[in-house]
Amino acid sequence: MDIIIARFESLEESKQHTIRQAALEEFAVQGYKKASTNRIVKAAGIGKGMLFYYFTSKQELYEYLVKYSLEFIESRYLDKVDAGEPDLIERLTQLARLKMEAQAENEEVFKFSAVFLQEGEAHLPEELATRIEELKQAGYRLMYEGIDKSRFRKDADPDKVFHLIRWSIDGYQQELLARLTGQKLAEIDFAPYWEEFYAYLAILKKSFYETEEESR
Amino acid sequence: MDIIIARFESLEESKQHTIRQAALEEFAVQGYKKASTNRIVKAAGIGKGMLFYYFTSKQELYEYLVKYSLEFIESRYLDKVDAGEPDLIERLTQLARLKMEAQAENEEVFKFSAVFLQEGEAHLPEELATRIEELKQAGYRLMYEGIDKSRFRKDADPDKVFHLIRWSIDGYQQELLARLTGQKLAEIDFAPYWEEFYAYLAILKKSFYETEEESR
DNA sequence: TTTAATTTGACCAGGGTGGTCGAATGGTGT
DNA sequence: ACACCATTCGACCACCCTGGTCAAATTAAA
Repeated sequence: MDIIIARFESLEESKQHTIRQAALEEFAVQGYKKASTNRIVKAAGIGKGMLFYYFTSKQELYEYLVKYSLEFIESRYLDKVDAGEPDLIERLTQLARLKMEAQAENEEVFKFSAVFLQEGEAHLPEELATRIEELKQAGYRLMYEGIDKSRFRKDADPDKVFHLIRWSIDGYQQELLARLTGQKLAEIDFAPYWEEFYAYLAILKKSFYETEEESR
Repeated sequence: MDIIIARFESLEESKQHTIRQAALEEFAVQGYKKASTNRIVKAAGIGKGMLFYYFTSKQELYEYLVKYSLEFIESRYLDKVDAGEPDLIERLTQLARLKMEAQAENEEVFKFSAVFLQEGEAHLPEELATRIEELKQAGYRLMYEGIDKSRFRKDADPDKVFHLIRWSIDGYQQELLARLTGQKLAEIDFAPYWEEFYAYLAILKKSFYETEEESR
């Protein structure tokens, strides 16, 4: 469609990648308004003019990145989730694992998405706004829909147990991410962390699920 | 000591308060570098000149706010905690309640403290830097020290149970705060939320503590 | 060689920055 | 009435950074 943006898309992939990552990071850290095109071109190692040769304006660059991120998150993360899994812990484990993998593949996309997902800093064209809304809802459904709460212990409100399990797993993820700041996700061997994670899950099952022996 | 800052401190409290809150909020949302003295004076309803009549520079203003926040958090929050309470849930409940109360008293201080606690945006004089470090450690101790982990169920690693309980309670707090965004904390009736909170705690106790009947 | 597609960075007007300062105001003591 | 000093203001300063432009240089294609 646009003649201008087509110029960018016909670049060799590695160059596209460099520019995209520089821009993603800048917008992720600074938000739309405070992001600086000067810093982007410097980080990307291109002249100022090129950015406006590839994109007509800062706004168009931003919209391109939103579109790119939406497609990335959908194809590399959400589409891979098995929404048929009825067991909460199984489901959350899957979500955690797939998210980790996608994040290791492109960390900046996720940092950037955190920005545009909850802050309407730049008013986007309607089409993008609705796609963002759809992504939010898809994420919500993957987390909340089709979970079999009858597996939880019967002497407690299943909705509350549901939340407690979710918060626990979120808590582990957050703390792990905090422990790992500064390192490149892609270069980390996650095996020992998964082991630790599964130990936590075992406790959660023992504590919050109906025990099998109980049927005795 | 400083003649200049004494001018500020001899202002009537309500005026100090207005200026302080305006500055706290600006630094909280923008960080040191991007915070604008122009916006501060506009929000505080004073002329530009006055800010530099009370404080010699932006830096000195920032340091004053750090000092003020440290004292606030210590006296209105940390000092009130009973560090002798050995029961984890009791202790965390206490921390949650006292923090809520202090936060309702001055929300901006806590938002601002989140900024200076983990980002050394402005290099502070050594004295302040160490006081910040002490505050961090005091908070850490209140959360981790002197907890009786023998109350947890015996068939699971007590350190892991400890973390799971902490993450659960943090999770509830975070979600509550998210649910309440936009409202003035001071104007909220927290009674129903505390009730809900205690329902969660009951489940945590049932699930993670050694049951009394077990001694039968 | 001619023509067209890339690439650059100096440059632009506009806006925001922390900080200054001369002037105006108000209060106090005499 | 006067002088004196603390307080208050906002126009103003020099500087920096902004998104975006463009003439000129370079490279590629014809």
